[in-house]
Amino acid sequence: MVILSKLADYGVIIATHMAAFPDRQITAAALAEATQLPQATVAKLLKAMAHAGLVMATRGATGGYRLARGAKSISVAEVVAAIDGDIGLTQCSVHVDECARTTYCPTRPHWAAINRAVGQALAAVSLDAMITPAVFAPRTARTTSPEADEPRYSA
Amino acid sequence: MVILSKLADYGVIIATHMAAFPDRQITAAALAEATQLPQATVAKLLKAMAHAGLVMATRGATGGYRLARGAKSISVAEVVAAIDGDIGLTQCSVHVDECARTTYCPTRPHWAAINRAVGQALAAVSLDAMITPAVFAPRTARTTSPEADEPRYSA
DNA sequence: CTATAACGTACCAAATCGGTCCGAATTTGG
DNA sequence: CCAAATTCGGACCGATTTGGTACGTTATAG
Repeated sequence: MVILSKLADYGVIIATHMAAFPDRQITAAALAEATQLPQATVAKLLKAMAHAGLVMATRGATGGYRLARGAKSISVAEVVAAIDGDIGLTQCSVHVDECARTTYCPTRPHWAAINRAVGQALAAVSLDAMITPAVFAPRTARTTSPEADEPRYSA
Repeated sequence: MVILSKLADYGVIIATHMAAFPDRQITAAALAEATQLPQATVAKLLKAMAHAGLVMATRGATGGYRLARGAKSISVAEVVAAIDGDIGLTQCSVHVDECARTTYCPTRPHWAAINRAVGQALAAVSLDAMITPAVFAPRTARTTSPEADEPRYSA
């Protein structure tokens, strides 16, 4: 399964590109050209990010977009949330009726804990960090499960 | 955005229910009844889990399903992976062509790091842990961001 | 006043997801 | 040995969501 939607992925790419060239205003069209993404989609994403206060927009001729804050103070989580909405693991509130009756569903707090961990994983990385070359987090890779590096999709 | 698909959520519910009554064989129909989920869907999920080796199936009359291993040695990540496929954040290999040319896309290792963190968050919780009442992980909640506890969906 | 560029909304197409069904294989019980 | 029960493994379809587009409006620069 893929966690981030394609749009969110695009959003991070766009934001990262802007972070790479700070204090330079760039139009949606130019950004689409630079990232090789469909122009209309880029405009849509920029709009969403502007709505979330991540980027500043200047209208009219010679207008364009710019990061609203420094690249260090914008996290990947914010970009994703601006596009896909807030991050949540499950919508387990759907079937609580009977499930709650039989076992009282004690899983809820655990879901919340996992949720928090995921959110922090995304919040821990800033746009600035995304454009720094390598870093290579040491010995976090688990040799027992080969799927960690290369994402695979539901067969 | 919701990370886990509804199916994966169901799968965890089913697996958790089986973990609550270990070494008792149960048919797909009975499981559907107990969890109040559509019967055909439960059968499908059980099938997927059996394929992944998480549950053992016994055919024929008086057949049914049973956890293949102890509830402590099965993680939520495994259940999710059995249903939704392996967990990956992005499919960023789609647009690498031009993106790689302009900035060499140094974001990849960072994605991998985030990916690993998410995977571990899911792998850290076993089915056994899911059925233990509360635990309440202490002071992990961030008071600054109110979205952490209650999952919200894309508006 | 005109050209440019963001804004907002509405809209369409397509892919994926959630869910159903049916036939085949297998085991228990009579 | 036969019949009922139950999983297995496909194919299959409908509907929600997602990805992407288009158009008209607003605002700024020259």
